[in-house]
Amino acid sequence: MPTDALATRFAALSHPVRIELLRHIAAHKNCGCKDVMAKLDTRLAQSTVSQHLKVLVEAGLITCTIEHPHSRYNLNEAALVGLSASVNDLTEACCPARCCPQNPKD
Amino acid sequence: MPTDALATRFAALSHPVRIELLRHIAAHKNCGCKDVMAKLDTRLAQSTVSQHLKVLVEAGLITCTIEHPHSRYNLNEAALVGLSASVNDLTEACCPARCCPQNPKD
DNA sequence: CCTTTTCATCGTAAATCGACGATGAACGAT
DNA sequence: ATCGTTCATCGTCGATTTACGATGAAAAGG
Repeated sequence: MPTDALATRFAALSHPVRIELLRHIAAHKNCGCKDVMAKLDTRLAQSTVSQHLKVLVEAGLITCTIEHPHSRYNLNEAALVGLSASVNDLTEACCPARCCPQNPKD
Repeated sequence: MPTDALATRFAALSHPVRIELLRHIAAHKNCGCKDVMAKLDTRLAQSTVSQHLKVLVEAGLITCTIEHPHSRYNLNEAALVGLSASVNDLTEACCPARCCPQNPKD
């Protein structure tokens, strides 16, 4: 995954409200904007929630299918699994010890 | 992990430069600000790199130990493993199907 | 003491984000 | 045709982020 796309996904997760939205969507399939708005502990305007959902959709973390008069949001599980793996990869990336400046050259 | 702390960690990862920094720190233990600055593809001022490193430290993703005249940065592997797990948890959180509005009530 | 190296902090300017209310689109129901 | 519901989009404003150069601290070496 290219670095910029990765950054976009993390940016989508970088707001507490969006994390809550994601959790709710994970737990409740096919929920709509109004459903999810009602469950938030911090009360926000509908337009604000819609914006947050849009950020999550554009980052590819959730999907939206319109089903009038509702928008049905669902988790993109593959994206989240991939993201989790990308984070995990960072912990296994160390090169052989001698290439690290244990004894700096300066 | 509380939602706000989680958001802070994701925010630290939400910038491409910081992802690159993290990757380099993961691959090269004990590197300093100047080391890591030289490896970036986008050339940035030293003060800017120092700021980015500070964000990563404050999010708990890396550690900094001063060893004059260097600052030695290292990965906080536990934090990254935990973060990876937090992302993964989202994909396993679905409630029983009947609680989801497959057939919306209104 | 003076210099050098490495790095952090400060102030600032441009850009982006987060929240809101207002508005309007889409479509089912009356 | 007119509502009523759900939702997205727009414009705006304050707050935050990102980048920079300038400055200064800390210690080692001359």
